[in-house]
Amino acid sequence: MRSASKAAAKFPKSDVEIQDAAFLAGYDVSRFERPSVAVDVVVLTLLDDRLAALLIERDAAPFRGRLSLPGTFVRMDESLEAAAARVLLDKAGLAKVFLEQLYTFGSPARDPRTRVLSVAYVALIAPDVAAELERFHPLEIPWEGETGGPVRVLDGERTRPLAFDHDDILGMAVKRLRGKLDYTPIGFQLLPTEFTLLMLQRLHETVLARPVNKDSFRRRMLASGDLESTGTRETDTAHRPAELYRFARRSAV
Amino acid sequence: MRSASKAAAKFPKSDVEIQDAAFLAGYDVSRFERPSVAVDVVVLTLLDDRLAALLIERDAAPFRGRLSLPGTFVRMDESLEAAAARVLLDKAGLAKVFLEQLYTFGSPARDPRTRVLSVAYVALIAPDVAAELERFHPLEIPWEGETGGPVRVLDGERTRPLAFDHDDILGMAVKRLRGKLDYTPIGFQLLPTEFTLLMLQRLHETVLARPVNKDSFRRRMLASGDLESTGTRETDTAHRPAELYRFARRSAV
DNA sequence: AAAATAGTGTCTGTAAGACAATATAAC
DNA sequence: GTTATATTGTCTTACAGACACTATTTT
Repeated sequence: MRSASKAAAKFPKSDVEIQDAAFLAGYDVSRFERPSVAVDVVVLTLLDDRLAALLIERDAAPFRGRLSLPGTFVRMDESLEAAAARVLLDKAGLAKVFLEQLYTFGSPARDPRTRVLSVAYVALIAPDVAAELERFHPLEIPWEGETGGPVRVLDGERTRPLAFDHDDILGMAVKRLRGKLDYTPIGFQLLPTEFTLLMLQRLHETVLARPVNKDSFRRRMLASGDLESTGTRETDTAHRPAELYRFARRSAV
Repeated sequence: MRSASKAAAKFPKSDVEIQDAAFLAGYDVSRFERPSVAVDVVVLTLLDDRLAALLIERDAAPFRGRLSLPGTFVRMDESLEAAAARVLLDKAGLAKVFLEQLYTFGSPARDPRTRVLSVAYVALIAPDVAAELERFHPLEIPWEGETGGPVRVLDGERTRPLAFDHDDILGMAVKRLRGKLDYTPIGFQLLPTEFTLLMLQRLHETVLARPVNKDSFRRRMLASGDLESTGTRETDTAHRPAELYRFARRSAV
């Protein structure tokens, strides 16, 4: 037998254990002060060969006039993912889109008023869907690969500061997207239903911020099993039209 | 110009916006009900060529007698990471170990008493450090690759049920570790300061739960730049002693 | 010497990068 | 026909897997 109860004696009873003991004994939990919990959603799309995010201008202090991520407080009876879906529906009219938890930001000072944790989510939107919305702002990513770090938001020629730590949250979202692009089918969420291999390549180049080899990219994608030929081709091109593909949700193996 | 303010009119004012408006105007946030926020830490190590986790037997309802992850409530003035570090220090006497945020679990029913969010962290401990502690339990992972899913905890021959959704949290931790093992130096955190190539290989095989090719593994590791030769060798082996290496923290490039 | 693992050298297959050649649309 | 991109084919290079062989320690 390896489990033990004697190890507890090794360390003096700490705050943690006292606090736990109170909780476990069924004492009133509410006497502990609790932080507010928000869900913020990074809605990403492609806009003119750039990554762009849905951002909302704040109309009250703090950070009045700055751009911020759409978010909400979590209700007591809804899951975090449900709260994120609610944000998407209420603030962008979007339903059934790719949605994934990103990271939880909990610096005590991230909100100047009171302690607010933010559970961040990433949503990915195809450009044809995003085009019907507005409030998308192109991003400028001042780092390479998966170095990570905050991201700048462009408004025409200038960059605009963001509210709270939302530039860090955006940076984390881009980092996550870059990291997953090569070995998951996540990229297809940023394309319309039917697309050409060149569109898929441009998407990868935009997200990774580096050129990719056309030949091997093509071979790799066709061999991946993620693509399904539609049998149709582009129209109205000024050159030979490319074949249109669709994302093939792989069946369970 | 692409940014817009008219899009807001597209959707009726929703709960989200009303709630936000109240918040942004500086109204008393405290009138919204808030969930409790806990931090739970998955402390992983290697034990007899198995992954093992530090687990504590609960001595009160609910789930009295079940094993659970060490955790605590987040204090109002500490960051999430600080809370996780505090758990490590108080419950295991560990400081300065690898610690990374994993995922936030927020199902409304995950705690039968009241709404408790859990921000989960993963900590990795070298086996020589873990050997001085106790309460480590070997894990049985009933899925392959990065499929994911809950994990079973062994106690001798039997499996023991866990409290709350802690089996899911453990599963997520193993999935994360497997996913990062191949392309980050995360694995070295599970080895003593000096180790042989075979130990490193066994570690990979244990975490990935599949054999790895010795020749190419060896070549890949030596070429990675992550290893630094110590010039010393094993002692007291019943065979040719292997060279000892140490993890070389790569300097910034 | 026997046993056991460490470590080296070589061959083969696969996949990526590079480049050339051909195909097909609009104009 | 010209222009521009699509698509196919081939060559080279890098690396993983497989296998054979040599090295070094304890017993």
